[in-house]
Amino acid sequence: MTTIHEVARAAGVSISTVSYALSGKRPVAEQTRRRIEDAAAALGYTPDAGARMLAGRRTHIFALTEPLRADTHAPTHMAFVLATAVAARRHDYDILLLTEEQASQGMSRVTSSRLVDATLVLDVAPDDARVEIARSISTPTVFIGIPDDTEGLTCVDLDFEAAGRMAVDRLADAGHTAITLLGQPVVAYRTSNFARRLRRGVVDRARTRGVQLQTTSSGRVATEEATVRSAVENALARGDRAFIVHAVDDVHEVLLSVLAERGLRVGQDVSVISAATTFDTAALGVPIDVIPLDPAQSCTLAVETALRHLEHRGTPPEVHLIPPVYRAAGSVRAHAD
Amino acid sequence: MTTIHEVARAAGVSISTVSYALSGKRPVAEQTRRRIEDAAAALGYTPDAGARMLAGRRTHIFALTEPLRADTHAPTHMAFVLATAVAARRHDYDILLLTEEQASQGMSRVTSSRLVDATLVLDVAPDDARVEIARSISTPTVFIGIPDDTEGLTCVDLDFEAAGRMAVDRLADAGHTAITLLGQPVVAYRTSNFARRLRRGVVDRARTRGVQLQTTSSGRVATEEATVRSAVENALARGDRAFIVHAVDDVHEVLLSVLAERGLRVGQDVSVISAATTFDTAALGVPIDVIPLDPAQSCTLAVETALRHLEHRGTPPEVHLIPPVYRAAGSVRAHAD
DNA sequence: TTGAAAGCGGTACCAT
DNA sequence: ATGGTACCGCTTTCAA
Repeated sequence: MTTIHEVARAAGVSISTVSYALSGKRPVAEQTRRRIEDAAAALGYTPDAGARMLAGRRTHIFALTEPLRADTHAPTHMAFVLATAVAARRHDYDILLLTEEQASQGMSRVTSSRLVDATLVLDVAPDDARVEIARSISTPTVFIGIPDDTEGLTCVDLDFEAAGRMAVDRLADAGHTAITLLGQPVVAYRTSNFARRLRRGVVDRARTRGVQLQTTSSGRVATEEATVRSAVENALARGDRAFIVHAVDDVHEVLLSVLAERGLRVGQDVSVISAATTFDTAALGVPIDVIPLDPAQSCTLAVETALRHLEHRGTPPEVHLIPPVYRAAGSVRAHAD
Repeated sequence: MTTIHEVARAAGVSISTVSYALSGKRPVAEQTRRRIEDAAAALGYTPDAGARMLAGRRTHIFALTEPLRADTHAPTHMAFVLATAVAARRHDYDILLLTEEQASQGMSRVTSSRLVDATLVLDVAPDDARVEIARSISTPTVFIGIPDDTEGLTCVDLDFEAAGRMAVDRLADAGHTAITLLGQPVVAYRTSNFARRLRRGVVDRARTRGVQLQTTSSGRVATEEATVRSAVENALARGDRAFIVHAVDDVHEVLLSVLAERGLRVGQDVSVISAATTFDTAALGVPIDVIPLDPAQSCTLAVETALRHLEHRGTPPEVHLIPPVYRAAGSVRAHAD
């Protein structure tokens, strides 16, 4: 292992100069800096992580807690984990994984041993056990998702309510008077908060706009094709010609195939909006208007928020709701008078 | 933050005694030890991770590299990540996540900075880029999966070939003379090694036993219901009454529903074996004989292997293939003469 | 059975 | 612009 001392000797300078040259925290003569960089490269020098953690103020590690509940949608979850890791690396941070029981109890362990600088919380439940732990620890914690009681917490998430309202507005503007919300599995409305928030936005705005609304689930714990199919068929039988889909790709596929079977054209006979969507709707074949839920955006914001709180330790807690955007693709019919 | 000095002062002993009492690396008088433990508990002492990494020989962190390719089956992958984390924690280790480009380049970074003690490799490709990195670094690396060239590498995995042979044997023993292998998506035979190995075992043993074999895929990149359905229908048309399924749960469901439509009873009219399966087949409704691929077993073994190599740095590389086991559930018919 | 002290490899202050 | 050095908090000899 190469140490800073060997680099210093090779470059003919003191170790403090090496440290400053490499960290850039103090100006170093151009020529000296080059000598040091060359020596470091030649010797294959990499600063020792433990020594840096001990001497410095930062560990350059974030904890990422994920309970990995059975009803977690794996592909979506993976997208968030990946996005977090990528965002962290951009700021020279690594991700330490805390799963299952470790997700809560591990939070205390890794923060009090100063293994991590801050904690990012994924897969947030309404009454999440990690909320009280977050309040009890001194290092910053950022929730990617919104628990019921956000008192004293810092949270980051898409504004699902606004997304729900936005979807209703678009359909109402297009002249639709009866809308069906193809929602999440039943269990999601108990274990998650985002499902409720989107539904709340849809329900509220539907009332305001005076449109009829039918809300349905896509299954008990996961997508059930028969459930989705009959929900769609009932909607069509009622005369609904507008769908807001807040669900995984499978549900979209079932909806589109039922519509195709009936010879109903999306964007003309029927309007469809996919709300808070993480997957690539291009794979569906039919272009669909979408209000995306972008893991990269949420996770980048979460990482930057954590860093900001690390920088200024007094920063007050904040709940940051990301405004939804609408990506039109022609799946909502033009206004019918 | 409480340090070892404060604990020492509170207990009226030296810091070395505290260290030894807490680590158990040197006998400490029963009564002294109690005093120290009480003091540590009262003060809420947690050893500083950075200091431990620097002074000690161990970081107590494993790197887990996962490329997260687009064709990775998310639920299966998550099961492996979880199993690894759980196994690691049992030995007081944490998991540092390396994803995407970081999966390879990060390996060098975290090992040369001594952030981690060893590296665990998930989602191994036949010509995995991480193979050459593993050879170039000095800390132990354990592959959970088998690349094409295992020269100098330590790998752990289910013996897929043996699993394939085992499945054929069972069906041949039951008197079947024509078997269909419902395999992985096409892409898996290019990007993974386990798919090939299972197929090889099946093909070889089918030849040896003199049974006819038809191998099929379940789709291009993922499960395609139509593809599976027609594969099953063709098999039945040919007269095949024996299926080996090496695929995700969806494929099993399609198979079982086609059989049900035809009024064919599993275990009587038709035999089915699920090979190298990670999901819970109980959810399928019909009891199915299964040769499980247990993430917990593979990952536990991987962690223990890493620790062993850490303990005895000279340990020669080893490829450990886990012998498959057969769990009968009555889905293979009794011998028909 | 216990203690003293020399590191581990950096960071950052205080000098020069 | 650079160097000397006092830590950071713990592990582990070496002594007693």
